[in-house]
Amino acid sequence: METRKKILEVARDQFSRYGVRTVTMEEIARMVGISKKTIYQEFLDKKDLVTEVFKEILEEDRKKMVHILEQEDGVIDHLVKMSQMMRERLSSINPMVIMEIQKYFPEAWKMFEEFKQQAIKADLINVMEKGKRLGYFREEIDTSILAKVRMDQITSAFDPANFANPEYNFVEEQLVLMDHFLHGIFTEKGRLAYHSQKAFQN
DNA sequence: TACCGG
DNA sequence: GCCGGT
Repeated sequence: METRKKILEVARDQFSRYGVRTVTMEEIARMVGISKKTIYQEFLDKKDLVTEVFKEILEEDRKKMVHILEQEDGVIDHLVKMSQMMRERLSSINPMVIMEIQKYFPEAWKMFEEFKQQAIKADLINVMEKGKRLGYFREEIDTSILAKVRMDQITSAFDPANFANPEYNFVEEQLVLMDHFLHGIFTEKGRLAYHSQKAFQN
């Protein structure tokens, strides 16, 4: 396999297990079976490596989102699946890693912010417009504003302030928020479709 | 692998 | 003293 790929693979695995700061460039080099010099031939510095690993993860999520959108013509199903995907992503990453990246690798974090803005918000606007046309969501809702509100709800789980609180259960909070958000935009048809689907899933 | 500097 | 970078 390509050296660059191996480095990214090992780095990603180590970073998500132990954090970005505790894993050294030397450890990564040793695990790949190369010298540090080879890493620095592929990556400018550690910051660059972290950014590239993060970029890979975001690209996977973006592909998943496109896949869900292509696969599902059910608007409600789509929103539920998106929420599921975000929860899975969150529970797969050590919260410490998220905090470290925000603090010590702001460039990588900026990428995530842009990803939120573009991919997630655009997807939400699309799905809400579709839901309007199909009569699941009320005609008068402002999809642009609500897409931002919903995006902020989804990404609130990434706020380091939340991790400090041991009482905080982001999975439960995400489920409650999604339910509340949907009931704010549903028509009666949408509400009934949602509840029959929920009953079907359980 | 040894080394410097933050 | 550790670790990124040379």
